[in-house]
Amino acid sequence: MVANIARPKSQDKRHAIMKAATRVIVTQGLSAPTATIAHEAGVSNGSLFTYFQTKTDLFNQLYLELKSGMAAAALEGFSAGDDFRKQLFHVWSNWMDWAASHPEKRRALAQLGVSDEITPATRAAAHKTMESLADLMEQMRTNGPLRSASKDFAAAIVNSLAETTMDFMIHDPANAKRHCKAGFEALWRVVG
Amino acid sequence: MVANIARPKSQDKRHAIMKAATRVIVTQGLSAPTATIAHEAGVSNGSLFTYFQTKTDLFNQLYLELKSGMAAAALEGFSAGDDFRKQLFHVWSNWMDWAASHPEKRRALAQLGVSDEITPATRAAAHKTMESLADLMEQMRTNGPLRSASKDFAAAIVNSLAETTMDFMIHDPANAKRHCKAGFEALWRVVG
Amino acid sequence: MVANIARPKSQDKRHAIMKAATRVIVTQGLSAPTATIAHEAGVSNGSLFTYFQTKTDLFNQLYLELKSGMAAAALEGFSAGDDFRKQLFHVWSNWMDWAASHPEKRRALAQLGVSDEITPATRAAAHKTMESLADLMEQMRTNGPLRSASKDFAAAIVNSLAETTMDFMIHDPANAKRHCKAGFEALWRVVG
Amino acid sequence: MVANIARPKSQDKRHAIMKAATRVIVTQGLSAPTATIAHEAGVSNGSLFTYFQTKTDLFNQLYLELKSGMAAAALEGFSAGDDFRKQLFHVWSNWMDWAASHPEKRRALAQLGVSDEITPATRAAAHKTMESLADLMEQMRTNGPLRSASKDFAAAIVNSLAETTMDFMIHDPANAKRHCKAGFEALWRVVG
DNA sequence: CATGAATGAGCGTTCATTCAT
DNA sequence: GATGAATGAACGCTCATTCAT
Repeated sequence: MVANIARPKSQDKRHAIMKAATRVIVTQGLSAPTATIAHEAGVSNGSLFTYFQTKTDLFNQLYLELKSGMAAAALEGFSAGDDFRKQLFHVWSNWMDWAASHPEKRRALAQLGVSDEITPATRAAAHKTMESLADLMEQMRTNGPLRSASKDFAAAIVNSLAETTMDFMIHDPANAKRHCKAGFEALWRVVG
Repeated sequence: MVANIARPKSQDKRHAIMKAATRVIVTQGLSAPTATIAHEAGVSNGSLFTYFQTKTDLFNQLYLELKSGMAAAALEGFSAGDDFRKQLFHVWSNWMDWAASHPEKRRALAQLGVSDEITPATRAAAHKTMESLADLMEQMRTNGPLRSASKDFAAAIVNSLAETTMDFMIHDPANAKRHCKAGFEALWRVVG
Repeated sequence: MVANIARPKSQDKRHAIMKAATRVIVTQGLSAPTATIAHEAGVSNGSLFTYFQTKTDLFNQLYLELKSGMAAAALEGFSAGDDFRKQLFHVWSNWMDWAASHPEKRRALAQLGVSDEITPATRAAAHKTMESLADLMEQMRTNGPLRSASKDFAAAIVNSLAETTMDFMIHDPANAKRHCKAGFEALWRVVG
Repeated sequence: MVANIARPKSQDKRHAIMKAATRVIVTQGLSAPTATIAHEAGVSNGSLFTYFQTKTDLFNQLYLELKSGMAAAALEGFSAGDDFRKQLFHVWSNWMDWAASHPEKRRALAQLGVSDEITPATRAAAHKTMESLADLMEQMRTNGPLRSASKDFAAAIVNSLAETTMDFMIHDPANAKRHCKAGFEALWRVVG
């Protein structure tokens, strides 16, 4: 029994705030009032601040959560046995699927990513969650045309191809599949 | 009437404000006060609004100017006669040189590009200034691996490769040349 | 029922809160959050309000307690037999000693005294606890130079001399004794 | 001609804010909203901050102005020739008159004086404006019963007698004159 | 009765924009 | 046109108090 704990901080509420923030950032941008986020989360104005010390804090935690969620989605069902192209395509598909099925998360992530509110520490932590993904790329880079570039550079190129592909999948869902494939082709040409 | 006093003329002032805005956006972000921009431009805060109706207006004009400046720089000295790879490399080099020698403009452009203050109209106009550049890509796409993708998609891919390369050139100037080349190799693989 | 667990009893808690309030008022002023006071008292913020209905209530009770404590200290060991000067000096010494050995109480009292949160009723009650002290003064006033002033006025004068003396004793402890004597001399001149 | 100065910062407005602050502090205390002060001064919310950087700043400047105003009032018409008692009484009268005719200023001053928003620097500056007054006391102290006390201590005693006397004059205006005289008698006994 | 999360009114300050000079 | 004071809506955050546990 956990006595003497009055109304423990509810993970549900925390989550509701994060979800609301995601939604609100997409529609109103990063300058959206915290009050709007709180309201959207069905929570009082002040409560937001019992879950997140500051607005910046909320944004940093959200960024980290979205990014690691994305990384986890990309790597789901990954099996090391397959040949490289297959492995890479699996991950790429996962990644694109995540973007296509969570367009809000992706747009919020995009906005947060360019904000100067996100601290270097948060960025570093987020980077780490994508490590395994980066490792996969790394294996390929060393044998591919980018072999003379740095690891970070290769990863950034891959990332930018992914982002661009996602943009097109989201803005033009009818041709999502085609964009996904074209993006992969480009990826494969560059890194494979 | 006290005309003809030696003080900067309108166009100079307009330009001073734009230059100041570029600088200030880099250091303080898009939420920097207009008063700061005005001050940095050596102009009263009220005067800023005789040259730009609103802050958003200033940002849109600045975005357009920076973008078209970038496009012009990329196409400078372009000669249609050469073979494709040479043509492409010439443009690519110009482009990267511009980024390397105007890091502030580029960073401001990056910030403006993701802002939701920039209207679709402005984006379209900016897009148009890069038309010739896109046309060049277009010629190549139709014969290259992206032949089954849309023109816009190909252009976006090229753009994202360029942006990524610029980032690395700016953050790691010591290896700027190497990044430039590696970026071009990736580009050539994708579109060439 | 889980009675009789070894935890501090109510009066202890009440007292802890008052002590904490004294300390916190000195360091943070009257606008210090109740949460801070509660924390400092080792009590939950909610509990503070089971002992005191409102923050104002806490402050009023604290004021009263500090003031009456001060009065009691001043009158300790008072013997009616001695001659006036001796009696007065005894009380004065006690009073000054209390201030010197409880500087926090005194400073908190000073802050509370000027606050408009302290109600007239509280002030009146506090006044009453100093009645015996006032009576002592009264005896003297009627024979001294203030004989034509009102009782309250004389008491206020005495009080202000005491406060001033205390200030100097606290801020300049090295010369505490000298200040104490000088203060008494002034007092004696005025009322003796 | 003072061209190019658009709507210069008006001393009237600054003064109106200070006057309003004085009034509002008396009725609502130091925690009164700046908006109330601004409103009372017939000025917009934001304007208050073009005249005073922060609320604290306003309070510090007000404290200084009130204190120096009081000192100036006390010394008005002072002639060095008269004998000490006469000189002292003249100053004392002025002082008490000031308090009696500006009860709001005095009460505001009292509140500000105990606030921890007033910086040591401000206090020091305020102290300086009362220097001449202190000098006058000093002349007397050296020959009177406080001769063995420090200059500051003597000044503080005098001040506290004055404050107490003022309190009574303000709260009991019918007997103002009597209180004034009684206060002076006490002062003379202590320092004369 | 203890706890600490929930609430929401309230406040100091900022800043785009206007307008008197 | 140029200037910079004036305006007031808006926002992030605090905190006394309440109340579910």
